[in-house]
Amino acid sequence: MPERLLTDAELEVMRALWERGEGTVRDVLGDLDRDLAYTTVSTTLRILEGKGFVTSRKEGRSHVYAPAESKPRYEARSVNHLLGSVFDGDRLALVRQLVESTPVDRDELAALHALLDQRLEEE
Amino acid sequence: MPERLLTDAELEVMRALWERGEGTVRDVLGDLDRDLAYTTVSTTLRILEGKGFVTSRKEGRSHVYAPAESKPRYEARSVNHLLGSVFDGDRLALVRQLVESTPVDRDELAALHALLDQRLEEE
DNA sequence: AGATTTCTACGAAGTTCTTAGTTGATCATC
DNA sequence: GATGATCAACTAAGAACTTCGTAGAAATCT
Repeated sequence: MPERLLTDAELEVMRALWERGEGTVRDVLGDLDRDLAYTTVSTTLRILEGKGFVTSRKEGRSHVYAPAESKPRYEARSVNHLLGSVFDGDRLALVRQLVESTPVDRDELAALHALLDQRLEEE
Repeated sequence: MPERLLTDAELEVMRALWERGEGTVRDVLGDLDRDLAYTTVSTTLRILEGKGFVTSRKEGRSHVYAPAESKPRYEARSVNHLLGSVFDGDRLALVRQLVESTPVDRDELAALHALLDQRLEEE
């Protein structure tokens, strides 16, 4: 598992892979919103493999790539990185910005509240 | 106010500026943990000014730099960027990773819970 | 078999980021 | 008034990132 975080272009590709589970260059290319050259996606996947974000297996002539790190794991790493680098480890400040900087509907607030309820009751 | 987010080196400098309110190159240099050359900090501050993250006023021979964007504002922007780019806008998933990927003591959980309580009661 | 397609690997060009040296101006000191 | 310190501006070098073209191998088609 890698230590570093994904760059912008890498993240786009990883999102496609997480979504579909695994896929070839052609598959990922089709999933992306942007119109990139085949070789761009191919290069990015090879770079991701070098960095340890994906694994690959050969299938016939082409390669099938799969995430080496699950999306939730990456989510955890990225949010913890933000927590440390911007919020000084202050989770309360982070959640406050998350729910106060943008309108959040009542259901979502209630769901967050319930999550913490449950977390508090676990003993 | 800028649209983009801070790079790593820029963030270090901004953290120092947010902490002290304003300061010269020499001030920021003294605040940083790492040992950088004077000119490195000077260049970074000039870049930050070009990007709109700081303003400067001339005081005698030197410049006094101040944040153009408050820390909370930047916090909001950075967490919302993460929310969109990694979590697909799913705040619940974000908070879940925040409190489940790392041990969080009871007091902090309770404080988060209380924050949402308060938020829910505001009508 | 020869031509076309399709894939990987390599390389390269343009951009941004990080760090710091050099230059020239300004200020203080002897 | 010459010398040394300090500052801003410019320049530059190296790394990382993004994008894609080219070359060559492998498969497919006619």
